[in-house]
Amino acid sequence: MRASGAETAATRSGRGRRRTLSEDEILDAAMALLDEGGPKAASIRGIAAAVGVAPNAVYTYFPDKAAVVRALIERLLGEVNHDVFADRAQPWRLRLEALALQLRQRLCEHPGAVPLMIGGPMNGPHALSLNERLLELLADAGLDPVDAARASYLLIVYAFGSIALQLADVHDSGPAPPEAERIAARKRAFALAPADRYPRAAAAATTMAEYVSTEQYLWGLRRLLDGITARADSS
Amino acid sequence: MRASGAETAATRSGRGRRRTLSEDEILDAAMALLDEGGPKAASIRGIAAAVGVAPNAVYTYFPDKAAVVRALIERLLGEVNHDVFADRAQPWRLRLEALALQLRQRLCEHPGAVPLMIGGPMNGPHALSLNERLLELLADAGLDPVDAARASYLLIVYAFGSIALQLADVHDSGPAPPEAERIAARKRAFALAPADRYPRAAAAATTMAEYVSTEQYLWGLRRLLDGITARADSS
DNA sequence: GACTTTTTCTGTACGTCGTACAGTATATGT
DNA sequence: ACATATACTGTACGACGTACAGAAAAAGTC
Repeated sequence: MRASGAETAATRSGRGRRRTLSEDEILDAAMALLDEGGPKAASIRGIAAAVGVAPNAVYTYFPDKAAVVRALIERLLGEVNHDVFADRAQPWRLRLEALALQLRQRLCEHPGAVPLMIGGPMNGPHALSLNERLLELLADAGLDPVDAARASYLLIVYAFGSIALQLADVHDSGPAPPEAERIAARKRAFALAPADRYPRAAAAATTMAEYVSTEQYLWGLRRLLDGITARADSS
Repeated sequence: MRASGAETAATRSGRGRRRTLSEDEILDAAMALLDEGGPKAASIRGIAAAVGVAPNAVYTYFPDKAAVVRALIERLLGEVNHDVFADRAQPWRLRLEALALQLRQRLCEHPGAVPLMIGGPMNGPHALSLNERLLELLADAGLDPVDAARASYLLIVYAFGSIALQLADVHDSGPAPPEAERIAARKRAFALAPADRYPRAAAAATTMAEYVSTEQYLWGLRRLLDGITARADSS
């Protein structure tokens, strides 16, 4: 079902006991736990219990927990569809937006993955490939990719994850904080303004996707691109 | 030395044994551990050892670890100087930049605090006060603060922390990863491009402040504000 | 078939974490 | 002197990541 096989391809010499699992089964379980219980729930012991093996059996598939996390993020990044923004015939602004939306999509689907991404560098092939694409894209746009443009773009794409995370309230929670309290926390989290002053902010933020909506996200990105374009035109 | 007294003002009825510490001493130790060893080093047991008490003695001052973390972040945010950007006589762009630079400054000084901020909602008085200021500021700028402008601004301020964190490599490291490896990790982290293609990116990134420099940071912010301004003028 | 070899699993254990509980030390009130 | 209230220490529990030793299951060799 999945293409990637984590980071080690495995020798598979044919001799020895058969594995009862696959890397992807472990990652599936890890992602499920991550989605419903946050990073704290995605423990080695929890994953092992979910797939029905002893905790240390996981170490047959991954050398340590960090490797599981890396593979998880890699697989997530591997799911982004390159077709849209890789087409160099398209205008660069559209392609940048497409890439940003793809990334946003992944973060929305798995907000619990955000702290994992932030918690360590992403060196996997998919991460690097996406970065290559971004550099190409910025070069096509006539911008110096190593300078500020790339940083700003990443800034805005990335930060959405941070904010989204706060709103989703998945950081460290136990099994399932009562929904009412989660909503209250969400309201406090970034809504910050007294409800009577800015009622729309405090009111209906039920999902992170709603709070920083696709429209808001794209709006900010477009204003940034506006500024970049204007600067590029005038110079 | 410090103004704030964490979150509980303490009853101090006069009766009973005298405390050997203050909340601020604990937070000082926590911050020191955080700065040099990352979030992993800022453990309750580590903090207690640093201030010379038994681990559970900390619970006299803070109800649990989350409270320590919250207080730590609050104190950090309390250090931002409001004078610059609170002056409503100044043009709003300058004020926005001043605020952004203040926040960037805190994140630069304590990169280890970034995952803590991301790991949970920030509800403290200082956090809320800063948000109030931002809302005022955006209102002064004639923007609807609950809409996209605020989100975008926060996005860019916030995300710097995420990127910076990766470059600083403070996430989870043990006592002190050898400097050579830290630099190598930093190069891989976000530099991402083959060194021969974009040599400047892969080369001299020694500190996070250098990698996303103040200039780059401000550049991105200004392009965003350019875009916002242009949109506001034309509508 | 029996036997060796290779790989994957389980059992157990160590050190770490946050923190609950029970006691002890030290201060103020009476 | 004594009760009382507060701050500490000792100890312990459960959960974590994971190292080590063995048992279980497959394949290759005779």
